[in-house]
Amino acid sequence: MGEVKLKKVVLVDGNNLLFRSYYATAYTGTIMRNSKGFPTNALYGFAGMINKIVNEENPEYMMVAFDIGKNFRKEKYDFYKEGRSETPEDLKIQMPLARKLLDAMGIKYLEMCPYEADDIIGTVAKLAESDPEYYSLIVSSDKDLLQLISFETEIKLLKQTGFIRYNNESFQKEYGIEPIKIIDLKALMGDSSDNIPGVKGIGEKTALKLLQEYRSLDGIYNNIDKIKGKTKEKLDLDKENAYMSYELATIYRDVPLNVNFEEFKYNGYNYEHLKEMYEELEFFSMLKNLPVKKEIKEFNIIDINNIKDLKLEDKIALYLEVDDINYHKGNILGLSITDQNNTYYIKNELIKDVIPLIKDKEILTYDLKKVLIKLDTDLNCHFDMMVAAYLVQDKASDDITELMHMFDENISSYEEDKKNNFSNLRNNICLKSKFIYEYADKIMEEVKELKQEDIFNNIEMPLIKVLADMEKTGFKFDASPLNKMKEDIIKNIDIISHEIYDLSGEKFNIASPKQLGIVLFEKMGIGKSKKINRGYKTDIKTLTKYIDKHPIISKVLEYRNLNKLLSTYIEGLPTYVLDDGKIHTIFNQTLTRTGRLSSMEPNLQNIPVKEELGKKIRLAFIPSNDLIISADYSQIELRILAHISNCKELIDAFVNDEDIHTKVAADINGVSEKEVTKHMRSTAKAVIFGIVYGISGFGLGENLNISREEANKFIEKYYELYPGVKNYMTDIVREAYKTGEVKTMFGRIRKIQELKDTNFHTRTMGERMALNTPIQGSSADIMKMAMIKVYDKIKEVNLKSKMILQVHDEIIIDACEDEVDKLKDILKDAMENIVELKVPLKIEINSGINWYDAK
DNA sequence: TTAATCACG
DNA sequence: ACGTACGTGATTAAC
Repeated sequence: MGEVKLKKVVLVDGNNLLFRSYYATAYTGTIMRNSKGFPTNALYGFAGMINKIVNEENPEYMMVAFDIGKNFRKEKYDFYKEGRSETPEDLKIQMPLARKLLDAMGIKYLEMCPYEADDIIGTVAKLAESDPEYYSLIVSSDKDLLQLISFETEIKLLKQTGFIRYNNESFQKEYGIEPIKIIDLKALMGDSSDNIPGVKGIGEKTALKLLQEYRSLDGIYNNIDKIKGKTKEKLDLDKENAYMSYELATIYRDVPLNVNFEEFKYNGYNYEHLKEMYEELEFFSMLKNLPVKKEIKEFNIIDINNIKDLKLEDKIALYLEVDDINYHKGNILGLSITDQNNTYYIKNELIKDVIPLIKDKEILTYDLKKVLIKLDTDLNCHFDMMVAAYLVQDKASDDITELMHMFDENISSYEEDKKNNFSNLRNNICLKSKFIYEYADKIMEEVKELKQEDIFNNIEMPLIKVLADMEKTGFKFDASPLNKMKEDIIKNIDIISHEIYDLSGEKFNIASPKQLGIVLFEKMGIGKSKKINRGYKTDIKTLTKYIDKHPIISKVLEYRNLNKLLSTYIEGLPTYVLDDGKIHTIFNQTLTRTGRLSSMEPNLQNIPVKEELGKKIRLAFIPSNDLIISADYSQIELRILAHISNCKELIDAFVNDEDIHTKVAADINGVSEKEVTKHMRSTAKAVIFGIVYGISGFGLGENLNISREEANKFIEKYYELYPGVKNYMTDIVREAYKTGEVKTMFGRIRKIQELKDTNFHTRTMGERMALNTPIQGSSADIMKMAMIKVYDKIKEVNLKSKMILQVHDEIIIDACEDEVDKLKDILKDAMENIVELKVPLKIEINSGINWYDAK
């Protein structure tokens, strides 16, 4: 390669993009249009691809070339591109708008009659080659353009999905010829899409072989006597066509353009114009992702190269960037700090030295849990903007830039930054800490206005360090019990699949709901199933209905069961074990709409427990101390329902420590508790759960496999017996309609937009949310408070045992043998006495040498 | 990228 | 007449 050129010019084949986009969707028969009926499919794909190119390539210079009017090849050879169907009218009328889009995007385009886009690109690339400052990247799916590859010109060849990037070297490696010989190749093999004849009977394979031997078309004909047999005959016969094809396939590289590369300079889009275009075309998703373009605010960043230069005020905003969303695996990229006067950029080599300087400061940040874990220290922080935003906006992204966009700050998202290898790290993280400093008060005011201050200060903020500690501690994991299961399961899956193939008489992908549906419900004719989007419904409930109809059904269910265990747990979980032999989940504190936590990478809140085989997965979760202790609330949601509905009958039952399901079963059936059968109890349980979720007669019927009428009778009976519950339901829904929101016992708010929807179905869904949220949410609040208390107490009495997991109504402790008694006391006291209700709270404690045994 | 399925409370 | 139980996350197939 010659000297290093610094300025990249991206050259895009505009026609190619438009045609591709058009035909990519047009084949279905219906073309995407805006509400005025104007076709937009080609433009949608075109805009998407241009945006993608800009994001991926970050071009300094960019130009899009189009075909226009007559073209000289056609003038000379009438048959050129003959047989191509006429450009559809629906595509033609989108073409001018592609130019307008580019204008709004701030991207230059060129077109010149009688040349094609290829010729313009070839000419510009040639000019770039002769200028020491520039090199080109051509973007197209048209292989013709490969002839333009050189030491200074690369091609991004678009494929159906993704692309291949060729430079001079990689091209030669793949094709075995120089790029320019693409012309000779076409001269021989022709091109049906452009109606270039080539030599009849010679295809790509023969052509490449000939070229590798004789180097060029001339080389072949100069040595024509050395070639034997049919190939020679064909070459002789079509010599004239070959040379004519050579001419047609050659991109013309001397189009009389007046090019000044500075005209191609890309300076970003015109927000107003582009917004208008997207609105007109109704490209709402693009509109949503269009950051407001404002001038980049000039602000002073002080680079800290020597820690002694860092002099901070007492109150500081701090932002830490990590190179992976999963911060347990990721590495720190950098830290920025903003105080009253300045913003400082601290490279990660210096971060260790910064910690003592900020220990006593009042800290504001975004995602404190991540900061605590990565800096591995405690900090004096009473404001995590992520958590605050969660309380006032229903949800908070783990990407601060989403919040910044709401306040019209112009900054690229974390995802984009990551794609660009954080090339703008210094500027972006400084913008982030500055944003935190400047907007903290504003967000906090909202927290106060919505009366979320108590939840914020007393629950969410103190919980952060608890969760950080739990995540950091992790759950010790030993895969060996799973490896033993694994062989058996794989063997069983194999046996069962063959049984299924035998029973159905064909081999198919059992894991494909589409194929399975066709086999069961069409070919084998086992009953009916509801048609959904892509085929038949084949979930457990549907299949179980036909379990007696054909032995294949139970085999399929068994296959599903084993496959799930295998892929999600047995094979999935070990991939999350880090070097310390532990699994470190991430608790999302700012995601759920009810106030619950969620757990991911991996999700440790859905490890199997209900069935014996699945439960065995828990054998792999072991203590790093001596024992696993599990403490779970008994019926916490029902107790909360009894409390907030003030239902006397339920309250009494809990006060008297009755088995609530048995009690309800007895009441509904009008028998004594002694007479309650297993079946009665499980029906009652389903009714009770259904009530909490706002079920209908239909739903309960489906669930219990009884008629809607019978189900309705159960529900009515329940309401009759527990009028307080019925009243609660009516009241909370009425209140929710009035205020547009519901609250937990502790004041956590959930807005329910669904209640304002015009769609009946959406509104009833809103009603069920209104019903359920105070119950699920209050339970979540109680659990969070209990966790804080347990954590503080363990700290206070200096135990080595660690809280490591929360599963909604359950706390898991990695315990030391000699601390077990103390722990049980702590758990019982903290969890049962954390709040005074009209009913007692009750927990059950179990322990064992692994999670399986702690149940 | 979305839908279907299934694991948990 | 709607369309049918709340809250999550991971995996796989299909688009």
